[in-house]
Amino acid sequence: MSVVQNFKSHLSELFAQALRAVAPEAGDTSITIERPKQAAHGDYACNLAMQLAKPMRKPPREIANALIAALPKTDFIEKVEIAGAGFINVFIAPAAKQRVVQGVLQAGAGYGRGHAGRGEKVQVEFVSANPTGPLHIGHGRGAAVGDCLCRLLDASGWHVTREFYYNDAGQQIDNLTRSVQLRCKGLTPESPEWPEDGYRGDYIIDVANAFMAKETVEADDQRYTGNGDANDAEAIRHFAVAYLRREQDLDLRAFGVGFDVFSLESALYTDGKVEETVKKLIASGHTYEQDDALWLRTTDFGDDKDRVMRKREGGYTYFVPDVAYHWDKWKRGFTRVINEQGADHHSTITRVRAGLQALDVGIPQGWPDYVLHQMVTVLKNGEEVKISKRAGSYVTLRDLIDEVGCDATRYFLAARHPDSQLVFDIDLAKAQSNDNPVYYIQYAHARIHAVLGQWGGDRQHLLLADLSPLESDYEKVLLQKMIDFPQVIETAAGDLAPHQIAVYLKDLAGDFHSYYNASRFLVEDERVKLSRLAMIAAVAQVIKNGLALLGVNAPEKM
RNA sequence: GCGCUCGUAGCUCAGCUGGAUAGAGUAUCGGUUUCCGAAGCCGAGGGUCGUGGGUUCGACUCCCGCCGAGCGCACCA
Repeated sequence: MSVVQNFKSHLSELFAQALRAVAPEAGDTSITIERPKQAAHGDYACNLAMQLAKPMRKPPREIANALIAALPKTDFIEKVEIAGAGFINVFIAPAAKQRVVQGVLQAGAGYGRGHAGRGEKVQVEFVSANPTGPLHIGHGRGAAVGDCLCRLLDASGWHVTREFYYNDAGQQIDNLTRSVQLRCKGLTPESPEWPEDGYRGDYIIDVANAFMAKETVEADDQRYTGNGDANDAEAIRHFAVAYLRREQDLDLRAFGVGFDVFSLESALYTDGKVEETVKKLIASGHTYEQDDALWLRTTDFGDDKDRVMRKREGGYTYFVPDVAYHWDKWKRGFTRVINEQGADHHSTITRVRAGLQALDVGIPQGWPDYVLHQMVTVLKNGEEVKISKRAGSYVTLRDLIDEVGCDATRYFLAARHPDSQLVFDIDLAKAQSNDNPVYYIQYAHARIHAVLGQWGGDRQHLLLADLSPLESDYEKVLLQKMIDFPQVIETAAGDLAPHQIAVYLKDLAGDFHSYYNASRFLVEDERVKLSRLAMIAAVAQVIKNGLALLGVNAPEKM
């Protein structure tokens, strides 16, 4: 029996050969191999005959017969059938499917990994919250989706750099500084002197107290000591930024999320990158002066109106450092960049891309990629919790992790298509009931380890198990499900859609639970016993690998 | 008004990039344990895939119109 791990791509190749033999003139027809929904339709299906019916002006079933006759012989195919309007249904030989068990057990944590990325660099920028307050549930979705994307891309053979960008110098930081300073002087938001756009959350008091106590704060990317001088706005600004960055780092760490690089907006100015960008844009001829302001003709690149670069009063608009930042990413050698951000920022996409095109430095159109997640609605006690950052009334990521747990929070936030709005029902998620799909998956994993523990044998023996007894319908389903896993990773990474992993895991866990209830494992017949134990050990491994892609634990007991 | 995203079972959501009879969970109802973990399993009911056209062998999927929801439309970030 030949060793074929990827039936889908292998079949695609075989049908391509058949196509060249039957219809050489249609050699460029794309070949799609799909998994039929019904078992009666085989393990894989090909619709090539129907695609060729029109150009060849022949009935699809006739073409299908010719294709099958021309299909190279191979021992992993058990039989091939024509069905329906002209589908070619392929049935894989049981022995070929059974091999996946050994494949999984041998590869272990590496099972499912692919090489689509060919080791190339990709940068994923996500969260990128400004240090003006704790992370809220919206950032949490960004963190979960972004982190899972990184794990998926890594599993697909990309060399991933995780980056966090923040603004440490703009208007919002000025507001923050003023708010902390007023708190240092003992004023409260109730006082008439409190600015309209000041920050009112209680955490501002903590920052002020720490500053007055001359504490030293250490974030992942910086460290600063307060000097206790309530009149030193510059010191307060540095301290507040470092303090809130540290708080965010603690939350992110509790969420299992880390970064390789932190980038500051202020550095783009001090390094001269903003100036360089402006000069380049002027030199490329896409700017003009009007009403004492400098404009970029973004309408040349698909924007619906031109954008101001330098304001009448002198400063640059925010999108200039944005362009400078992304140009810098390009210069750092990231031919692929993915920005994960909230959909409320979608209007910046056109502008940033237009600015990059206007630079005229060879950046391709449509660079960089974006993954936008829609808003999260929070439900508590059956009512929607309104988010108001300045008033300080909102659900923090820390609250969620404490109440719901890291695993369930990650799963809930990553298990939905990013394009869909997400309703996060806190009472439901923290109920720890069977409503919670993450427990359903983890339970399958724990159950398997309970059985393996009772067996108590050496797991290495399972590698050598004779797998031929695995031919029940339950077992066929599980074998095929595990065979699908590498393909699921590749598709999810290609679509930048981590939720596909969550969906797959739920299905896999369900298939296992059905199998478990219909079967016994610790049976008398040694050959049958070892084959079944090898099978479920492999299932446990795939569940573990899949959960790892979501950053969720796979406990052996719960 | 313009742009982006969404609309699938009572509720929360999938739907493999155009395939065969649209699927899970939950909720409701009915079964299931002297036996490896019942946080489980088996079954039933529940649908005009928002709506009207179009494209073709074939549409939840692609195109156009309309209805509805969210988010954006600054010389704010």
